[in-house]
Amino acid sequence: MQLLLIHSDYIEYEVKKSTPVAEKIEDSFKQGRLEEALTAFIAVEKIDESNVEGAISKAVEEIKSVASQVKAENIMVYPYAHLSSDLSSPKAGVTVLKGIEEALSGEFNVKRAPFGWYKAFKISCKGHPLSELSRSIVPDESVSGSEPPACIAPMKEEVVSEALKAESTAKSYWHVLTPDGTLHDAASFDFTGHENLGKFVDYEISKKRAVEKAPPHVELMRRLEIADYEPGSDSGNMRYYPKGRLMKSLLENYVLEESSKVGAMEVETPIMYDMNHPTLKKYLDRFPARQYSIESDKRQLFLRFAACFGQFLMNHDMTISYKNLPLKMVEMTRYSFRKEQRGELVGLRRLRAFTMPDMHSLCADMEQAISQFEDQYNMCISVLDKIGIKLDDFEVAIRFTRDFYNENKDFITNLAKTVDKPVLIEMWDTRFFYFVLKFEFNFVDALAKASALSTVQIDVENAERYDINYIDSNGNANKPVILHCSPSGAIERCIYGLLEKEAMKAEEGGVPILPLWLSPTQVRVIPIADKHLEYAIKVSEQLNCRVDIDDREDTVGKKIREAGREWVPYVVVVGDSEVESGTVNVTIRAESEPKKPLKVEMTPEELNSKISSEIEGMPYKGLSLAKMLSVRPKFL
RNA sequence: GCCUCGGUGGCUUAGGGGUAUAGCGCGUCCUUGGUAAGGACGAGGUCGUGGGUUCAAAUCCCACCCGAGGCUCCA
Repeated sequence: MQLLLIHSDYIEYEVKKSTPVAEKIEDSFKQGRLEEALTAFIAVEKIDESNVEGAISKAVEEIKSVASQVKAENIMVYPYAHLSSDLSSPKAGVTVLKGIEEALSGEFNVKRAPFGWYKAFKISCKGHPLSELSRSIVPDESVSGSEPPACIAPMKEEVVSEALKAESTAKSYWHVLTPDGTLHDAASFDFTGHENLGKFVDYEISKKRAVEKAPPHVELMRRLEIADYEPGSDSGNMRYYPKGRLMKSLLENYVLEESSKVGAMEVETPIMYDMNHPTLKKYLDRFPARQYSIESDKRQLFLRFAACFGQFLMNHDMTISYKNLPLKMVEMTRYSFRKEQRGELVGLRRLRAFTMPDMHSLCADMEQAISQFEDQYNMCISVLDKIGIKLDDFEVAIRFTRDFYNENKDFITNLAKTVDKPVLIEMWDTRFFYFVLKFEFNFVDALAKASALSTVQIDVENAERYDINYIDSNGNANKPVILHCSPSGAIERCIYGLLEKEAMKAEEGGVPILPLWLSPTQVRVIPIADKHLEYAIKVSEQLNCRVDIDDREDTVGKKIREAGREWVPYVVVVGDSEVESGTVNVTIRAESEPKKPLKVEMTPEELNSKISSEIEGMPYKGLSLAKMLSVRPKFL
């Protein structure tokens, strides 16, 4: 059945002429009008005849749901054959329409327009977004209505271009793959011992949401002076305070360094592109309209939502030999823009402007691509680990086409073996997107919402679209297979993950802390009295890290408390006895428990080497704020 | 776009027809300190904007703007 629902100021009709299939009607039925009505234009189709009752109840359910959303009390049931080219018999049509009318009339004021007549009608559509909706309804196969298997759910991604719409009957097959290589049905898998994966699968398949409050990182990002909403911009465009900028900068540098280690060349490409560029236009057609667009002079431009455009356009112009493969380029896109739905924007979890490391690898063939995929899979695990998001903190999703799986079963199984835990599998019968295989690492937050961090995809489409070629050993031009990789996922989302993780830890009675290399202040020195300030400065100069000094006019107790609220990993208190002995008294946050700080007496040299060994190999930057707390402004 | 909630000194907020709380922060002073908030005093607000009702509106009503959450939609 096809439904077209229009929320209207009024609808009125008048019969003109009967058709051969016209129902017999009374004169009073020959015209009708309803104010403030939801009009349901309905075409009953052949398929509805297999289960008339089911078709009616589904349609009624749809109409009721829309009516309650738009708060309509009047409903016009209007037969409209032109919505379908596969109509049911007139008899079934009338039965269904009458059935719908009857089922609705309990709760609503319902009118039905006569079936089988040519009618003149006038309608005034309200024009708000919910005022025009179309629905296709297919009744369950039998009257008993066996439920479809729970593991078959509609596709998650939105597919909007005309070409793809035709394939929208496609299904996702959900499974859980265990490290032993067994593919379980996701619906019946026992998640005992893998509760986090259970939450993730639940989130992915059923889209269940039980969220009624802001996630905990929102308060933390503000209290720690990392980031904040910026009312002067569009939603999802944040401001970052010095501490947040420092953290982002370190994360960005780290991911770039790791990319460089695997041979990626860092490049920079524009953030806006011509919407009518022939190649880009085709690409845009395959994506939902989630980009910002801007008009400049007479041109329509859009803001990039990834670095693909710039890098592919660059690849197109390059001369590439098979000897250069795999050829890797990386860009830290500050920013990538996506005009996400308003309700999806919360804190740092999902933004409209975000920093995305985007690496692309051109590979000679599928074999090389698969080998690279595996390397990058491992790289992503290691990158997240160093950032502070461990294997236990995320869940793996692997998505592919059935063909790809059948040809590469061992390879896929190995991916599950590598992480040594069950992973979520989404499989499609045919390929809809540009990739045949992808994985993501998904962080599940304190409110059981999942969001993707690292990802790698094998792209078999864009080399063709962008006309990217390499010359093989025979001198012939070939299309490479392209890998898309974001080793960490969005930088802001990594911060979100860390904050959510620590919030969960605090909830369970732990002491929240950031990884030392990311802590805006690594050591805070607190002099007991003014006369100890000189010694405090001397100590700070012996430490080769981000060390600040709380020289404000406050009590020691209060300064300690504030250092704790800022999650400072090492708090050093110096007074007479330390000056005397030349030592420092260090509170080590990472080894403390609530109300039970771990305090250790050591020399500045010992503290320095302890810290150096902990942050070895990670990027370093100096303080992003004044060393002396007395001259620091407050941001909040 | 729709629904819900909200907008009161820099921040968080109480109140609610008679121009207004409190805490933090900020400033000055006292205190020169030993591990989760020392004390006193002070400055700072036309209560989001515009209209309406009223002798009187921050408070009630209407419209609008902005924010948060939810819903929904999108070639």
